[in-house]
Amino acid sequence: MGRSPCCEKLGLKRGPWSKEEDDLLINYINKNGHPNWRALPKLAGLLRCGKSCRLRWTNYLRPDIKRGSFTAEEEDTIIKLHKVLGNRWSAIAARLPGRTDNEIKNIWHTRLKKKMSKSQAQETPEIQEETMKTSKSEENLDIHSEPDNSNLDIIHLEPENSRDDSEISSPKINHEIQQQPSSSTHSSSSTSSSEDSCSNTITTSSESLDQIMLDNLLEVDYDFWSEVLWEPVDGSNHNNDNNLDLSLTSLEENYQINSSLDDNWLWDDLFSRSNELMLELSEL
DNA sequence: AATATTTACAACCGCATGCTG
DNA sequence: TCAGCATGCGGTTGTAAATAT
Repeated sequence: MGRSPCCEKLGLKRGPWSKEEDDLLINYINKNGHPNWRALPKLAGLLRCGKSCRLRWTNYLRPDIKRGSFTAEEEDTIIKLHKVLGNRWSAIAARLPGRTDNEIKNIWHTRLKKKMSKSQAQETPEIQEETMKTSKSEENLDIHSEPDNSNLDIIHLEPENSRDDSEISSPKINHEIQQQPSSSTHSSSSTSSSEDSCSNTITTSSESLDQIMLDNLLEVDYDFWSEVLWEPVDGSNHNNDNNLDLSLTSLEENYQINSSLDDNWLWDDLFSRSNELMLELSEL
C-alpha cells in the first residue's frame, strides 16, 4: 500500500551513521562531488540509500556547517524569521549561515516554540490579547503547517537559488546566497510554476482579501501560500509581484549592509513595510 | 541507585517540484 | 504533453543523554 520506497531497502543499512561510513562519504564527495545521489552509495562503497547519503551530507557532513549550540542572536533571528516565513525552514536556514533547515526545525520544536509561549505569557494583558488573536489564527493555519504570513508569502521571499543544488560538489553556502540578493529574489519571477498557478487564484477587486481568504480557507492547499493572490485590476502592465519582490530585495540588501551593526531595524522596517503593502493590497 | 520524564538531534518518510527525454 | 526520475522540503519518529522524582 502506498508509494514504493525511494530505493531498494533490502540489504541497505539504516539508522545512525558510523565514523567509517562518514569517512567513505566525505572522501567520495571530496573526490567526485555528488552528481547523482542514487548512484553515489554504490560508487562510494556504502550500504545506504542515496537519500540517506544526501541527508547525512547536507545536514551533518558538509564542511560549511556550523556545529555547536545556537547563540542567543541566532535563536532570536530564527524567532523573527519564523514570524515572517513560518515553517519554511529552508528559507530560514538560507538566512542563517552554517545552519541547516533540519537543525533549525529541531531547535524550533524543542526550544523556541516553548520560549515563545513563555514570553507571550509574560506580555502585558493588552499585548497578550492582541497576540492571542494572532496565535489563534496561526494555530488555525498551523493545521496546514503554515503561519499567518500569507501577506508576506505573496512576496516571493525565498531566494530561488537556495533551492538550486545543481552545484553539488560546491554546495551553495548561505553567505553566497546573501551576496546575490537581487538575483536571488528576482529569480523568483522565473519560477513559472507558482506564477502560472496564480491565474487560478486571481480574485475580483470587489472582494476583500479577508473574505477571499475566508472563502478559500477550506479548499486551500499548501500552494495557496506561495501563490500570488491577485493581479492589478486596472489592467496596467506593471508587475506588482515584481514591485513587492523589489521592496523585499531592497530590505534584504539593506539588511546585508547593516546586519553587522544592528539587525533590529530590519524587523521593524520589514514589519512596517509589510503592513504598508497589506494596506495597499486591501485598498486595491 | 533506580526509574520516569524531558530534551536534543539525527534520521526517515512521503509528497511536491523541476528537469529531461 | 506526459511519464519517469532525481532532488528538495517539511513533518514525524527513534533514541541517546540529561534531568527530575
